[in-house]
Amino acid sequence: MDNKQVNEQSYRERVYKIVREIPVGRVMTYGQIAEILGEGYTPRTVGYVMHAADTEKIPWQRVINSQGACSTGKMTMPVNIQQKILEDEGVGFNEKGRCDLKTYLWSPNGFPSEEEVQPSLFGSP
DNA sequence: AACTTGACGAGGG
DNA sequence: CCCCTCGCCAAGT
Repeated sequence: MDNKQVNEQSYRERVYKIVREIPVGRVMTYGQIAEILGEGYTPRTVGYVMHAADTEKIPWQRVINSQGACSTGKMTMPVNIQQKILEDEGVGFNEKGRCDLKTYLWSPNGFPSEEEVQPSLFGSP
């Protein structure tokens, strides 16, 4: 096997690997994924990899920006279908199109955040 | 090989 | 709270 080929594919694969691990009803941010992968990864590049992702095989909709909002609807996707799918998975959004990251943000096993994610109630005005 | 673009993020006004 | 600017790095042209 060509190590070169593997190494090049790995750039995207490492991102996809994490995205596939996000459970239903939870989300991750581009910056968080970039942070976990570290070297050579930035929120920008993670986003780049995501837009190239196979929407049939990867739960791309569970990756949103740090504001808790969907950044899609600019190119390929008609509008923010992403939000609709997430709402269907149980993620609540407010009128401004933002969800509560405190509640829905997910961290993969082995990557504990400083603050534990509390299942707090959503919907406080 | 160089320039431009882009599912972003943090900071400042 | 909203808007603008800069930085960041892979891929496409």
